[in-house]
Amino acid sequence: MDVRTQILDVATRRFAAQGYGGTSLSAIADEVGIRKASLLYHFPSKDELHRSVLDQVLSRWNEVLPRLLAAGSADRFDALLHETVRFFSEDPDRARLILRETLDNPVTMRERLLVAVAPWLQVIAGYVRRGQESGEVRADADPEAYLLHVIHLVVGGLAISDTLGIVLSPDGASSDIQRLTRELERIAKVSLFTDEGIERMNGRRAAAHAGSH
Amino acid sequence: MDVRTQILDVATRRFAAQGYGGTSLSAIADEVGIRKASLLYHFPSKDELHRSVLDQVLSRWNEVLPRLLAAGSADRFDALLHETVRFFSEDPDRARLILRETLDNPVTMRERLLVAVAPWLQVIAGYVRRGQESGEVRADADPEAYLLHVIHLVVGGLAISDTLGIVLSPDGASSDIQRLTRELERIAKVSLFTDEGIERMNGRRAAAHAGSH
DNA sequence: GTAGCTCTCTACCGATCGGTAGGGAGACCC
DNA sequence: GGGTCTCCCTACCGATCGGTAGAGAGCTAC
Repeated sequence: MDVRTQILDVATRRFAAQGYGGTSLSAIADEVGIRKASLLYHFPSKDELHRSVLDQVLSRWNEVLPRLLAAGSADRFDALLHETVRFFSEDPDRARLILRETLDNPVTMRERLLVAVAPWLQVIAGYVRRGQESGEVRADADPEAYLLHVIHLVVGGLAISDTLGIVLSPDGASSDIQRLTRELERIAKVSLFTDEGIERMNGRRAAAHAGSH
Repeated sequence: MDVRTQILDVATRRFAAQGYGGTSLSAIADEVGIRKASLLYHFPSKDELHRSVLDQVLSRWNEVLPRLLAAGSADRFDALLHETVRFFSEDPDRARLILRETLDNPVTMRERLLVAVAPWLQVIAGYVRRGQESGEVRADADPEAYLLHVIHLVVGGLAISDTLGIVLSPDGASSDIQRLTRELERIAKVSLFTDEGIERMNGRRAAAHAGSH
């Protein structure tokens, strides 16, 4: 594997586990098997390395979006939530990085996140508007605030998944992940829906369940 | 104010904002207005100081419980959730400290949290059992896992409250806090309840709302 | 007075931090 | 062959880290 890629991999794990201040360049270099000076040849500074790690996670996350938009699935909100859970459960270090950065630099990270999810905002806004027209979604729902809420719900849950006793698997096939996904879907909708919307949702789920037999 | 208390106050803010590795003893001492050596007279090491900060938060949190159990309110689960939100919204640094510690030392922190909330576990277990008998709560609900989930839901939400755009107020009177409390109450129950239980909950809420007019 | 306790100070310690200078080995181009 | 580019190395830099030694100021007790 490329040395640069190896550095990024190790740095991702270290920054996620010990944070920026708790991770030293020598420790990363040691694990990769090179000297610290060699590491600084590939990344000119610790800040730059950290930024690259974060950029990689955010850009990979952003790659998920076009795939969803292109698919044009009937219920794109469900697909979006499902894919987001899958993305972060695939490697919970991604969630830990984002959560740590949110704690370390709240203002900057809020802006970065809003930029990163800007394309999704339109999808959500349309979803919310249609839901409000049909009475399923609350009148006071704010798409932007709601999107941030849901993202941090997923990120927060997966960042501390081991503490919560959630068993992960790389292909997302673990029963805990499937259960968590369903749970988060319900939670995400409950914070958005009216009481009537929730009952309609439950009705649809019951019908779908009956129909699948 | 007592110097030792001042140190604890400043350290709480710094550890919450910049984490353990990102906070230096000199920085804390400077803000308090003493030399680093004087700080180390009151707390023999950085580790000890950090432990004291965390201990203070957890013990203050634990003080909330007896008050609730003594009150013996009809729906103690609601009271518990409400008080937990109030406690962490009073000073979100408490939530940040716990969240950071959970990220830095997941195994240790899981155990500490379980010990800290052990008295609550009985209350929840009883609540869950009764709910299961009446069909409101899912059959597969695990009180311990559920309790950790709810706590981290509250802690996570309040730790990044500024990023989420939640306006806090020390007395918990801000409309955002009231809204968040209601939201978390619904979310907490949705992850525990059956579909039927949710509809009954909504029915009760509607009735209470109508009755209040 | 003076002994002793509490608290803060200056000065210093070794270790480690992020980062730099400069050289050497190998591959490639001409 | 020689020149150049890539990559890693050793050796070193000043700054800062957590922590220690020891003196001195202020207070209390006798």
